[in-house]
Amino acid sequence: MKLSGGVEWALHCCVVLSGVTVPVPAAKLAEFHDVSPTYLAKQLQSMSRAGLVRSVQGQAGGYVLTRSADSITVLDVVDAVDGGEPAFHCTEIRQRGPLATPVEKCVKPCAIARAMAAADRAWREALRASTIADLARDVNEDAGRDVMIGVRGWLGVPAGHPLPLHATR
Amino acid sequence: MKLSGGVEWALHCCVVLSGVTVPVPAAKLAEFHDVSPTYLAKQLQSMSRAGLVRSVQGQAGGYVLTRSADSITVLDVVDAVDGGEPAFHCTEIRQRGPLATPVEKCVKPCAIARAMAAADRAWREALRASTIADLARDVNEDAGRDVMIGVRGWLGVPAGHPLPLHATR
DNA sequence: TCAACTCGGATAACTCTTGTCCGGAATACT
DNA sequence: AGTATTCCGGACAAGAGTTATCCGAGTTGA
Repeated sequence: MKLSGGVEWALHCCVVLSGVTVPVPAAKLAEFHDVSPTYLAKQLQSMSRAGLVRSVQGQAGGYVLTRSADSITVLDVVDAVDGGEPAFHCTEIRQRGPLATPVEKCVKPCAIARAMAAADRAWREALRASTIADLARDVNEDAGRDVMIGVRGWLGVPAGHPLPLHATR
Repeated sequence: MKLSGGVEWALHCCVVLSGVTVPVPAAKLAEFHDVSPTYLAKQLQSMSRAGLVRSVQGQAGGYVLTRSADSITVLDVVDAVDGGEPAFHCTEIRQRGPLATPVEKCVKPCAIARAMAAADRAWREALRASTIADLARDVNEDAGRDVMIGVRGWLGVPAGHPLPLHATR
């Protein structure tokens, strides 16, 4: 039972992106978090494919969230980076061996698969309950201040800038 | 996010073992489920180490459940075979990079780790809710009959035999 | 038009899981 | 007592999946 390590990086990136509205290059995100730039690019591409972030090419390009931070759940990010497949895959052992159950009898998943699926649902439901906006709020509460101010400053985005919001497409 | 494949085998074995009270050899369990005997032995050893099953050596030896089937949860088996480590491991990204949070400020887990831990708790709680006895009951309901009768027959355990229950230690 | 910068997919190195094998110790039956 | 059966632990090879890297395609801004 192990989750892809890139999930942690991707979530941190989402929190950062939730605090800005201009594209942020992958290289900057990597430097900010002190992680491998090329590998982080892979995670961002996965998120782009999943439609969570939009990639803006060219000079001054980078990644932007496609929706508001409170409409992106942690589950969305986990599914995008780690793949949405359930942790348990039933190999239909009941259909094998000397006392195999005939295929026509196997109309619904076996009891073991049902138990594992229920746990998987509980896990996903818990992840769906948290949004990127929730994480950003918690980070601020933990620090006791608005950390995004410092983030914007380091990224070179003028803090008081009202941000254009021009359609990127 | 992937669970060890041996978990499925181990759970099926537990259901079978819940229907008998005499030791069942690993080779028989492997043949019954049509899986690799040597690899299944590894899973059974893990369960033995975790104290879920007791191993009886020598001729007429094998594996027996150490407790009643309704006091062994699915979580117990998953932890024994897959290892009890949580799926998400926080690498403390907040302590890295140019805007790193100082160590003395990191008194509690970061917001991302908390969200993942909550999901992990939900998952484990769901697995804890199902016992081996529940699984065996569901298997019978699915089949519409007591499958353990056939299992005991194939294993060579006389169905009506009242079983000795002599102390194995 | 040109140059600089960005993402995107294909490609290699690596770790971990999966799966196998063998010698040693313990137990029951002959 | 001897033999056959069984579990246990470790070492070992193969395979999949993850981690990490590079270079080309496309876009922007001047």
